[in-house]
Amino acid sequence: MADASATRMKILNACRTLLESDARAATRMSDVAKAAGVSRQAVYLHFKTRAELLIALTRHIDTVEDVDDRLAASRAATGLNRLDAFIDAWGGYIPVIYPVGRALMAMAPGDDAARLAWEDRMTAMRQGCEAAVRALESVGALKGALTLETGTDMLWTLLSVRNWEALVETCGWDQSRYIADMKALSRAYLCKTDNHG
Amino acid sequence: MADASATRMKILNACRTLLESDARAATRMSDVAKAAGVSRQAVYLHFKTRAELLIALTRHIDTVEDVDDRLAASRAATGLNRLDAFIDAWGGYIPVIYPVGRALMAMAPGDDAARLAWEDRMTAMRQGCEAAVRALESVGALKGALTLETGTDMLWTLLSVRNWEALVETCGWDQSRYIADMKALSRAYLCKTDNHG
DNA sequence: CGCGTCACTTGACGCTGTGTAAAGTTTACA
DNA sequence: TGTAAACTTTACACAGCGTCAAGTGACGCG
Repeated sequence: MADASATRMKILNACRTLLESDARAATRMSDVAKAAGVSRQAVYLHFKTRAELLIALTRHIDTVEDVDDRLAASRAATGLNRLDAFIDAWGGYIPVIYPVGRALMAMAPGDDAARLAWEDRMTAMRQGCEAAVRALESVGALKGALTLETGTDMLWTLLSVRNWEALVETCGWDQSRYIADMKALSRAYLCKTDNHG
Repeated sequence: MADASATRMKILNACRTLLESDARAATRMSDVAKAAGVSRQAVYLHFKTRAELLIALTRHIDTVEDVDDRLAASRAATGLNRLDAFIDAWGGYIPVIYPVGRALMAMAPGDDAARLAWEDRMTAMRQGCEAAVRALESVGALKGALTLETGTDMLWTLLSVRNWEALVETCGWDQSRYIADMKALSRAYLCKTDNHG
Protein backbone atom coordinates (compact mmCIF):
# COMPACT_ATOMS: atom_id res chain seq x y z
CA MET A 1 0.00 0.00 0.00
CA ALA A 2 0.75 3.73 -0.10
CA ASP A 3 4.52 4.19 -0.20
CA ALA A 4 6.32 6.77 1.85
CA SER A 5 8.57 8.55 -0.64
CA ALA A 6 9.92 11.86 0.59
CA THR A 7 8.04 13.83 -2.06
CA ARG A 8 4.78 12.12 -1.30
CA MET A 9 5.18 12.97 2.36
CA LYS A 10 6.07 16.57 1.58
CA ILE A 11 2.87 16.85 -0.43
CA LEU A 12 0.69 15.25 2.23
CA ASN A 13 2.13 17.41 4.98
CA ALA A 14 1.86 20.57 2.92
CA CYS A 15 -1.72 19.75 2.08
CA ARG A 16 -2.55 19.10 5.70
CA THR A 17 -0.94 22.33 6.82
CA LEU A 18 -2.83 24.31 4.21
CA LEU A 19 -6.15 22.76 5.13
CA GLU A 20 -5.52 23.44 8.80
CA SER A 21 -4.39 27.03 8.43
CA ASP A 22 -6.40 28.61 5.62
CA ALA A 23 -9.62 27.27 7.06
CA ARG A 24 -11.68 29.28 4.60
CA ALA A 25 -9.39 29.11 1.57
CA ALA A 26 -9.85 26.81 -1.39
CA THR A 27 -6.60 24.80 -1.28
CA ARG A 28 -6.16 24.08 -4.97
CA MET A 29 -3.75 21.55 -6.37
CA SER A 30 -1.40 24.37 -7.33
CA ASP A 31 -1.45 25.70 -3.77
CA VAL A 32 -0.47 22.31 -2.46
CA ALA A 33 2.32 22.02 -5.01
CA LYS A 34 3.67 25.44 -4.15
CA ALA A 35 3.52 24.77 -0.41
CA ALA A 36 5.27 21.44 -0.89
CA GLY A 37 7.99 23.09 -2.97
CA VAL A 38 7.20 20.87 -5.91
CA SER A 39 5.69 21.27 -9.37
CA ARG A 40 1.99 20.91 -9.86
CA GLN A 41 2.61 17.87 -12.05
CA ALA A 42 4.57 16.17 -9.31
CA VAL A 43 1.41 16.21 -7.24
CA TYR A 44 -0.48 14.46 -10.04
CA LEU A 45 2.38 11.99 -10.27
CA HIS A 46 1.59 10.83 -6.74
CA PHE A 47 -2.17 11.39 -6.65
CA LYS A 48 -4.30 10.93 -9.73
CA THR A 49 -6.96 13.39 -8.59
CA ARG A 50 -7.66 15.95 -5.93
CA ALA A 51 -10.11 13.56 -4.28
CA GLU A 52 -7.44 10.89 -4.14
CA LEU A 53 -5.03 13.28 -2.49
CA LEU A 54 -7.56 14.20 0.19
CA ILE A 55 -8.48 10.59 0.77
CA ALA A 56 -4.82 9.61 1.07
CA LEU A 57 -4.45 12.45 3.53
CA THR A 58 -7.19 11.12 5.77
CA ARG A 59 -5.44 7.77 5.85
CA HIS A 60 -2.13 9.43 6.52
CA ILE A 61 -3.62 11.33 9.43
CA ASP A 62 -5.25 8.18 10.77
CA THR A 63 -1.82 6.58 10.89
CA VAL A 64 0.07 9.52 12.31
CA GLU A 65 -2.58 10.23 14.94
CA ASP A 66 -3.23 6.62 15.88
CA VAL A 67 -6.98 6.38 15.43
CA ASP A 68 -6.83 2.75 16.34
CA ASP A 69 -5.29 3.41 19.72
CA ARG A 70 -7.88 6.07 20.40
CA LEU A 71 -10.73 3.72 19.66
CA ALA A 72 -9.23 0.76 21.53
CA ALA A 73 -10.29 2.17 24.89
CA SER A 74 -13.89 2.52 23.79
CA ARG A 75 -13.97 -1.05 22.55
CA ALA A 76 -12.91 -2.29 25.96
CA ALA A 77 -15.69 -0.52 27.85
CA THR A 78 -19.07 -2.09 28.56
CA GLY A 79 -22.59 -1.00 29.46
CA LEU A 80 -23.10 2.71 30.01
CA ASN A 81 -19.39 3.33 30.03
CA ARG A 82 -19.07 2.28 26.44
CA LEU A 83 -21.16 5.23 25.29
CA ASP A 84 -18.99 7.70 27.18
CA ALA A 85 -15.81 6.03 26.03
CA PHE A 86 -16.90 6.10 22.41
CA ILE A 87 -17.87 9.76 22.61
CA ASP A 88 -14.51 10.56 24.17
CA ALA A 89 -12.68 8.70 21.43
CA TRP A 90 -14.61 9.81 18.38
CA GLY A 91 -15.43 13.28 19.67
CA GLY A 92 -11.77 13.78 20.44
CA TYR A 93 -10.80 12.68 16.96
CA ILE A 94 -13.18 14.98 15.09
CA PRO A 95 -11.02 18.10 15.48
CA VAL A 96 -8.11 16.16 14.05
CA ILE A 97 -9.76 15.04 10.82
CA TYR A 98 -12.05 18.04 10.56
CA PRO A 99 -9.89 20.10 8.20
CA VAL A 100 -9.62 17.33 5.61
CA GLY A 101 -13.14 16.22 6.30
CA ARG A 102 -14.34 19.68 5.52
CA ALA A 103 -12.58 19.69 2.17
CA LEU A 104 -13.90 16.25 1.37
CA MET A 105 -17.44 17.17 2.36
CA ALA A 106 -17.22 20.32 0.26
CA MET A 107 -16.39 18.38 -2.87
CA ALA A 108 -18.64 15.42 -2.13
CA PRO A 109 -21.75 16.71 -3.93
CA GLY A 110 -19.89 16.86 -7.24
CA ASP A 111 -17.34 14.09 -6.92
CA ASP A 112 -18.31 10.47 -6.49
CA ALA A 113 -14.90 9.34 -5.26
CA ALA A 114 -14.88 11.97 -2.53
CA ARG A 115 -18.46 11.24 -1.57
CA LEU A 116 -17.91 7.51 -1.34
CA ALA A 117 -14.74 7.89 0.67
CA TRP A 118 -16.44 10.15 3.17
CA GLU A 119 -19.49 7.92 3.36
CA ASP A 120 -17.20 4.99 4.09
CA ARG A 121 -15.69 6.81 7.02
CA MET A 122 -19.09 7.73 8.32
CA THR A 123 -20.21 4.15 7.97
CA ALA A 124 -17.21 3.02 9.96
CA MET A 125 -18.06 5.58 12.62
CA ARG A 126 -21.59 4.21 12.65
CA GLN A 127 -20.22 0.83 13.68
CA GLY A 128 -18.94 2.48 16.82
CA CYS A 129 -22.33 4.03 17.47
CA GLU A 130 -24.05 0.73 16.98
CA ALA A 131 -21.66 -1.01 19.33
CA ALA A 132 -22.34 1.61 21.98
CA VAL A 133 -26.09 1.27 21.61
CA ARG A 134 -25.77 -2.50 21.70
CA ALA A 135 -23.80 -2.21 24.92
CA LEU A 136 -26.67 -0.24 26.45
CA GLU A 137 -29.15 -2.77 25.21
CA SER A 138 -27.18 -5.64 26.67
CA VAL A 139 -27.43 -4.23 30.17
CA GLY A 140 -31.08 -3.34 29.72
CA ALA A 141 -30.40 0.38 29.76
CA LEU A 142 -31.85 1.17 26.35
CA LYS A 143 -35.10 3.09 26.38
CA GLY A 144 -38.06 0.85 25.67
CA ALA A 145 -39.28 2.76 22.63
CA LEU A 146 -35.94 2.46 20.86
CA THR A 147 -34.62 -0.26 18.61
CA LEU A 148 -30.96 -0.87 18.05
CA GLU A 149 -31.32 0.71 14.64
CA THR A 150 -33.17 3.87 15.53
CA GLY A 151 -30.93 4.45 18.50
CA THR A 152 -27.91 4.06 16.25
CA ASP A 153 -29.40 6.41 13.65
CA MET A 154 -29.81 9.14 16.21
CA LEU A 155 -26.46 8.66 17.92
CA TRP A 156 -24.77 8.67 14.53
CA THR A 157 -26.55 11.90 13.67
CA LEU A 158 -25.78 13.58 16.97
CA LEU A 159 -22.09 12.74 16.71
CA SER A 160 -21.78 13.94 13.12
CA VAL A 161 -18.90 16.16 12.12
CA ARG A 162 -21.43 18.82 11.12
CA ASN A 163 -22.80 19.02 14.64
CA TRP A 164 -19.30 19.34 16.04
CA GLU A 165 -18.72 22.08 13.46
CA ALA A 166 -21.90 23.89 14.47
CA LEU A 167 -21.17 23.84 18.19
CA VAL A 168 -17.40 24.20 18.32
CA GLU A 169 -16.58 26.15 15.18
CA THR A 170 -19.70 28.23 14.71
CA CYS A 171 -20.94 28.69 18.27
CA GLY A 172 -17.46 28.72 19.80
CA TRP A 173 -17.97 25.97 22.35
CA ASP A 174 -15.06 24.45 24.21
CA GLN A 175 -14.14 20.99 23.05
CA SER A 176 -14.66 19.73 26.60
CA ARG A 177 -18.09 21.28 26.77
CA TYR A 178 -18.96 19.65 23.47
CA ILE A 179 -17.90 16.24 24.78
CA ALA A 180 -19.73 16.63 28.08
CA ASP A 181 -22.94 17.82 26.50
CA MET A 182 -22.92 15.17 23.80
CA LYS A 183 -22.61 12.53 26.48
CA ALA A 184 -25.54 14.01 28.40
CA LEU A 185 -27.61 14.44 25.27
CA SER A 186 -27.01 10.93 23.98
CA ARG A 187 -27.73 9.42 27.35
CA ALA A 188 -30.92 11.42 27.71
CA TYR A 189 -32.10 10.16 24.37
CA LEU A 190 -30.94 6.58 24.56
CA CYS A 191 -31.16 5.52 28.18
CA LYS A 192 -34.03 4.71 30.49
CA THR A 193 -34.55 7.66 32.82
CA ASP A 194 -33.96 5.55 35.94
CA ASN A 195 -30.48 4.86 34.70
CA HIS A 196 -29.27 8.43 34.85
CA GLY A 197 -25.80 9.01 36.16
CA MET B 1 -38.37 44.33 -4.98
CA ALA B 2 -38.35 41.17 -7.13
CA ASP B 3 -40.86 41.59 -9.95
CA ALA B 4 -43.07 38.80 -11.18
CA SER B 5 -42.54 38.75 -14.95
CA ALA B 6 -43.68 35.57 -16.65
CA THR B 7 -40.15 34.61 -17.70
CA ARG B 8 -38.78 35.16 -14.25
CA MET B 9 -41.45 32.89 -12.83
CA LYS B 10 -40.82 30.24 -15.47
CA ILE B 11 -37.17 30.26 -14.50
CA LEU B 12 -37.83 30.06 -10.78
CA ASN B 13 -40.32 27.24 -11.18
CA ALA B 14 -38.08 25.32 -13.54
CA CYS B 15 -35.19 25.71 -11.16
CA ARG B 16 -37.27 24.52 -8.25
CA THR B 17 -38.54 21.51 -10.15
CA LEU B 18 -35.03 20.54 -11.20
CA LEU B 19 -33.68 20.84 -7.67
CA GLU B 20 -36.55 18.77 -6.34
CA SER B 21 -36.37 16.01 -8.91
CA ASP B 22 -32.73 15.46 -9.82
CA ALA B 23 -31.78 15.37 -6.16
CA ARG B 24 -28.26 14.29 -6.99
CA ALA B 25 -27.74 16.20 -10.23
CA ALA B 26 -25.81 19.41 -10.59
CA THR B 27 -28.49 21.78 -11.90
CA ARG B 28 -26.36 24.10 -13.98
CA MET B 29 -27.53 27.42 -15.33
CA SER B 30 -27.93 25.83 -18.75
CA ASP B 31 -30.15 23.10 -17.30
CA VAL B 32 -32.39 25.69 -15.72
CA ALA B 33 -32.59 27.61 -18.98
CA LYS B 34 -33.46 24.50 -20.94
CA ALA B 35 -36.09 23.43 -18.42
CA ALA B 36 -37.61 26.90 -18.46
CA GLY B 37 -37.69 26.89 -22.25
CA VAL B 38 -35.55 29.98 -22.39
CA SER B 39 -32.03 30.86 -23.49
CA ARG B 40 -29.20 30.66 -21.03
CA GLN B 41 -28.69 34.39 -21.37
CA ALA B 42 -32.28 35.07 -20.43
CA VAL B 43 -31.53 33.51 -17.08
CA TYR B 44 -28.61 35.88 -16.58
CA LEU B 45 -30.89 38.69 -17.62
CA HIS B 46 -33.04 38.04 -14.55
CA PHE B 47 -30.41 36.76 -12.13
CA LYS B 48 -26.88 38.07 -12.19
CA THR B 49 -25.37 34.90 -10.78
CA ARG B 50 -26.27 31.35 -9.89
CA ALA B 51 -26.17 32.25 -6.21
CA GLU B 52 -28.63 35.07 -6.81
CA LEU B 53 -30.99 32.71 -8.61
CA LEU B 54 -30.93 30.24 -5.73
CA ILE B 55 -31.41 32.97 -3.17
CA ALA B 56 -34.33 34.41 -5.12
CA LEU B 57 -35.75 30.92 -5.24
CA THR B 58 -35.67 30.57 -1.46
CA ARG B 59 -37.59 33.82 -1.17
CA HIS B 60 -40.02 32.72 -3.83
CA ILE B 61 -40.64 29.48 -1.97
CA ASP B 62 -41.08 31.34 1.30
CA THR B 63 -43.84 33.36 -0.32
CA VAL B 64 -45.55 30.51 -2.11
CA GLU B 65 -45.42 28.23 0.90
CA ASP B 66 -46.33 30.84 3.49
CA VAL B 67 -43.50 30.52 5.94
CA ASP B 68 -44.92 33.33 7.94
CA ASP B 69 -48.21 31.57 8.51
CA ARG B 70 -46.39 28.44 9.52
CA LEU B 71 -44.37 30.27 12.11
CA ALA B 72 -47.27 32.32 13.45
CA ALA B 73 -48.60 29.42 15.49
CA SER B 74 -45.28 28.90 17.20
CA ARG B 75 -45.06 32.56 18.12
CA ALA B 76 -48.41 32.36 19.87
CA ALA B 77 -47.45 29.44 22.09
CA THR B 78 -45.93 29.84 25.55
CA GLY B 79 -43.94 27.80 28.04
CA LEU B 80 -43.22 24.21 27.06
CA ASN B 81 -45.68 24.36 24.21
CA ARG B 82 -43.62 26.92 22.43
CA LEU B 83 -40.80 24.45 21.94
CA ASP B 84 -43.11 21.87 20.41
CA ALA B 85 -44.85 24.45 18.28
CA PHE B 86 -41.56 25.76 16.95
CA ILE B 87 -40.31 22.28 16.13
CA ASP B 88 -43.57 21.55 14.32
CA ALA B 89 -43.30 24.75 12.31
CA TRP B 90 -39.62 24.72 11.43
CA GLY B 91 -39.28 20.96 11.21
CA GLY B 92 -42.22 20.91 8.88
CA TYR B 93 -40.69 23.58 6.72
CA ILE B 94 -37.31 21.90 6.31
CA PRO B 95 -38.46 19.42 3.64
CA VAL B 96 -39.84 22.33 1.66
CA ILE B 97 -36.65 24.38 1.48
CA TYR B 98 -34.30 21.44 1.59
CA PRO B 99 -33.76 21.08 -2.17
CA VAL B 100 -32.69 24.70 -2.58
CA GLY B 101 -30.95 24.68 0.75
CA ARG B 102 -28.91 21.75 -0.37
CA ALA B 103 -27.78 23.56 -3.51
CA LEU B 104 -27.00 26.68 -1.52
CA MET B 105 -25.06 24.75 1.10
CA ALA B 106 -23.14 22.95 -1.63
CA MET B 107 -21.90 26.19 -3.12
CA ALA B 108 -21.45 28.03 0.18
CA PRO B 109 -17.80 27.07 0.76
CA GLY B 110 -16.72 28.74 -2.47
CA ASP B 111 -19.24 31.54 -2.87
CA ASP B 112 -19.59 34.34 -0.36
CA ALA B 113 -23.02 35.44 -1.55
CA ALA B 114 -24.43 31.95 -1.18
CA ARG B 115 -22.77 31.48 2.18
CA LEU B 116 -24.04 34.76 3.58
CA ALA B 117 -27.57 34.15 2.32
CA TRP B 118 -27.68 30.75 3.94
CA GLU B 119 -26.14 32.02 7.15
CA ASP B 120 -28.80 34.71 7.26
CA ARG B 121 -31.55 32.14 7.06
CA MET B 122 -29.92 30.09 9.76
CA THR B 123 -29.60 33.16 11.92
CA ALA B 124 -33.29 33.87 11.46
CA MET B 125 -34.06 30.29 12.43
CA ARG B 126 -31.89 30.79 15.50
CA GLN B 127 -34.21 33.56 16.62
CA GLY B 128 -36.96 31.00 16.80
CA CYS B 129 -34.76 28.70 18.85
CA GLU B 130 -33.88 31.47 21.21
CA ALA B 131 -37.52 32.44 21.66
CA ALA B 132 -38.39 28.84 22.46
CA VAL B 133 -35.60 28.58 25.02
CA ARG B 134 -36.61 31.89 26.50
CA ALA B 135 -40.17 30.62 26.83
CA LEU B 136 -38.86 27.66 28.82
CA GLU B 137 -36.77 29.94 30.96
CA SER B 138 -39.71 32.21 31.69
CA VAL B 139 -41.71 29.38 33.21
CA GLY B 140 -38.71 28.08 35.12
CA ALA B 141 -38.46 24.93 33.04
CA LEU B 142 -34.93 25.45 31.75
CA LYS B 143 -32.33 23.12 33.21
CA GLY B 144 -30.23 24.81 35.83
CA ALA B 145 -26.91 24.23 34.10
CA LEU B 146 -28.03 25.93 30.91
CA THR B 147 -27.91 29.55 29.91
CA LEU B 148 -30.17 31.06 27.32
CA GLU B 149 -27.24 31.09 24.93
CA THR B 150 -25.96 27.56 25.34
CA GLY B 151 -29.47 26.19 25.22
CA THR B 152 -30.07 28.11 22.02
CA ASP B 153 -26.78 26.90 20.56
CA MET B 154 -27.74 23.30 21.08
CA LEU B 155 -31.34 23.62 19.94
CA TRP B 156 -30.14 25.42 16.82
CA THR B 157 -27.69 22.62 16.16
CA LEU B 158 -30.20 19.84 16.76
CA LEU B 159 -32.71 21.42 14.41
CA SER B 160 -30.19 22.00 11.63
CA VAL B 161 -31.06 21.05 8.09
CA ARG B 162 -28.10 18.68 8.11
CA ASN B 163 -29.58 16.68 10.97
CA TRP B 164 -32.89 16.46 9.18
CA GLU B 165 -30.97 15.32 6.13
CA ALA B 166 -29.12 12.66 8.12
CA LEU B 167 -32.22 11.22 9.74
CA VAL B 168 -34.85 11.59 7.03
CA GLU B 169 -32.84 11.41 3.82
CA THR B 170 -29.96 9.17 4.82
CA CYS B 171 -31.49 6.97 7.50
CA GLY B 172 -34.95 6.97 5.93
CA TRP B 173 -36.92 8.17 8.93
CA ASP B 174 -40.52 9.24 8.62
CA GLN B 175 -41.02 12.95 8.85
CA SER B 176 -43.38 12.42 11.78
CA ARG B 177 -40.83 10.31 13.60
CA TYR B 178 -38.26 13.02 13.02
CA ILE B 179 -40.56 15.63 14.53
CA ALA B 180 -41.52 13.49 17.50
CA ASP B 181 -37.95 12.50 18.34
CA MET B 182 -36.62 16.02 17.95
CA LYS B 183 -39.21 17.22 20.42
CA ALA B 184 -38.24 14.52 22.89
CA LEU B 185 -34.54 15.10 22.37
CA SER B 186 -34.75 18.87 22.77
CA ARG B 187 -36.90 18.58 25.83
CA ALA B 188 -34.56 16.03 27.37
CA TYR B 189 -31.64 18.38 26.86
CA LEU B 190 -33.28 21.67 27.73
CA CYS B 191 -35.84 20.97 30.43
CA LYS B 192 -35.61 20.12 34.08
CA THR B 193 -36.30 16.41 34.46
CA ASP B 194 -39.28 16.99 36.76
CA ASN B 195 -41.00 18.76 33.89
CA HIS B 196 -41.18 15.74 31.65
CA GLY B 197 -44.33 14.56 29.92
C1' DC C 1 -47.87 53.05 -41.16
C1' DG C 2 -43.41 53.22 -39.56
C1' DC C 3 -40.48 53.71 -35.45
C1' DG C 4 -38.40 52.77 -31.32
C1' DT C 5 -38.01 50.06 -27.28
C1' DC C 6 -37.90 46.15 -24.55
C1' DA C 7 -37.39 41.24 -23.87
C1' DC C 8 -35.23 37.81 -25.53
C1' DT C 9 -31.86 34.97 -28.70
C1' DT C 10 -27.50 33.78 -30.80
C1' DG C 11 -22.85 32.95 -30.83
C1' DA C 12 -18.48 34.09 -29.29
C1' DC C 13 -15.29 34.86 -25.67
C1' DG C 14 -12.57 35.11 -21.04
C1' DC C 15 -11.79 33.05 -16.68
C1' DT C 16 -10.65 29.48 -13.15
C1' DG C 17 -9.43 25.03 -11.82
C1' DT C 18 -8.95 20.12 -12.89
C1' DG C 19 -6.72 16.77 -15.33
C1' DT C 20 -3.65 15.12 -19.51
C1' DA C 21 0.21 14.91 -22.63
C1' DA C 22 4.87 15.24 -24.18
C1' DA C 23 9.39 16.62 -24.12
C1' DG C 24 13.32 18.13 -21.29
C1' DT C 25 16.39 17.93 -17.00
C1' DT C 26 18.51 15.92 -12.95
C1' DT C 27 20.15 12.28 -10.01
C1' DA C 28 21.45 7.86 -8.94
C1' DC C 29 23.20 3.81 -9.94
C1' DA C 30 25.33 0.08 -12.84
C1' DT D 1 29.14 6.06 -20.04
C1' DG D 2 24.48 4.84 -20.28
C1' DT D 3 19.98 4.42 -18.77
C1' DA D 4 16.00 4.61 -15.79
C1' DA D 5 13.25 6.91 -12.44
C1' DA D 6 11.69 11.16 -10.47
C1' DC D 7 10.72 15.51 -11.33
C1' DT D 8 10.06 20.01 -14.23
C1' DT D 9 8.25 22.74 -17.95
C1' DT D 10 5.07 23.99 -21.24
C1' DA D 11 1.04 23.34 -23.55
C1' DC D 12 -3.45 21.90 -24.06
C1' DA D 13 -8.52 20.01 -23.46
C1' DC D 14 -12.60 20.61 -20.85
C1' DA D 15 -16.48 22.08 -17.81
C1' DG D 16 -19.19 25.74 -15.96
C1' DC D 17 -19.72 30.49 -14.77
C1' DG D 18 -20.19 34.91 -16.27
C1' DT D 19 -19.79 38.71 -20.07
C1' DC D 20 -20.37 40.97 -24.43
C1' DA D 21 -22.28 42.55 -28.70
C1' DA D 22 -25.10 42.08 -32.45
C1' DG D 23 -29.47 40.38 -34.11
C1' DT D 24 -34.67 39.37 -34.04
C1' DG D 25 -39.41 39.97 -33.05
C1' DA D 26 -43.44 41.89 -30.87
C1' DC D 27 -45.70 45.60 -28.99
C1' DG D 28 -47.22 50.33 -28.16
C1' DC D 29 -47.17 55.06 -29.77
C1' DG D 30 -47.07 58.98 -32.59
